[in-house]
Amino acid sequence: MGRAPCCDKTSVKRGPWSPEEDELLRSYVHNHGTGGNWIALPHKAGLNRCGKSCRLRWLNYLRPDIKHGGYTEQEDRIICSLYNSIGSRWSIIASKLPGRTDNDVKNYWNTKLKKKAIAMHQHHHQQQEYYHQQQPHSSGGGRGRRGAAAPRSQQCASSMQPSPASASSAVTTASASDACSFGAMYPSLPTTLQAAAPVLARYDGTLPPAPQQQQQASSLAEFSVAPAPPTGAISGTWAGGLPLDDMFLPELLGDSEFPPGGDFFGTGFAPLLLQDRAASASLQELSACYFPNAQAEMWAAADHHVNVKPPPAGLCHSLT
DNA sequence: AATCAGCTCAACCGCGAAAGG
DNA sequence: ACCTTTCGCGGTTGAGCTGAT
Repeated sequence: MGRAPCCDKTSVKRGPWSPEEDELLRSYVHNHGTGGNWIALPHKAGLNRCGKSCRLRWLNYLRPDIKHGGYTEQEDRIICSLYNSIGSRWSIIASKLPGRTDNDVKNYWNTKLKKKAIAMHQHHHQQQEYYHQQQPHSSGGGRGRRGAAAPRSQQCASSMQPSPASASSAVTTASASDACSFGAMYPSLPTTLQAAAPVLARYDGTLPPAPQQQQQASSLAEFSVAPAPPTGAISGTWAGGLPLDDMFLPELLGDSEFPPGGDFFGTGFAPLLLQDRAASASLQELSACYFPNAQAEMWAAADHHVNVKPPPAGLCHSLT
């Protein structure tokens, strides 16, 4: 037996709201507020609607100062950063975007941004293959950050392809493949994480801290020391130096790390994510407060191809 | 003009959390 | 401590729209 329904679905109107219903709800909330009880509100307002339906209509459509569409690049950047850090916590993400609702942000991600990420991933693969052709002996350098044998971005590539089952619908469930799409935006993440695993484990509390890693901030910071672009790399083809923390600890990165203006960095998310480091830094702080272990969990989930579910928020409740 | 496929987004569903008795 | 009610959230659906054939 399931949970009892919140209302008698046979006796309430369902489906799209009429302008008259909108006006009834709007005027009631304007005059009386929600009263803290959405279940009782429709009866008081003279609406033949389920309370949950009223709440949703108000929050997602009738509430003042709601914005629809017209997402800016900065908003794209914020959504991507937070999604990468905390997963599909749409209410939290939306709360950082004035005028946006969780439903709106979720729809925007599912219908637009995710496709952009997939396109970015495919573009990256072409660039990476070209780079490896140009640099056939380049593996193993950079403090082991890029020397692992099996780039996870390639593993992700298969899961990034639209499956036949999901091809019929534009809307699919957020999954490990979404996490992989961010690996596409951050090409060195897979090998970075292989090298990073022991320290991430310490950061996550599953291993005792190493002597040089007593402080959480520095444990991740060590991964920000990315190798310089390969000498002689063709402009726009170097795609191997973006480190683990380019969202989480962007203030630690040197500007010279990313060759500007190349083909790779001139398309997709990379310019969005790199151009506003101050904003990224605050997002890093935010995400670290909400979900201190989120990154390790996300990549662990990607490893096992399960849905990404960050841990419950435990810190920094004052931010909410 | 008719049909089909793909896309968008408002709305619904059901679950877990929170609040209150 | 337990139960009930309500809220809030993320996942999913499907009607309507648009463009291609």
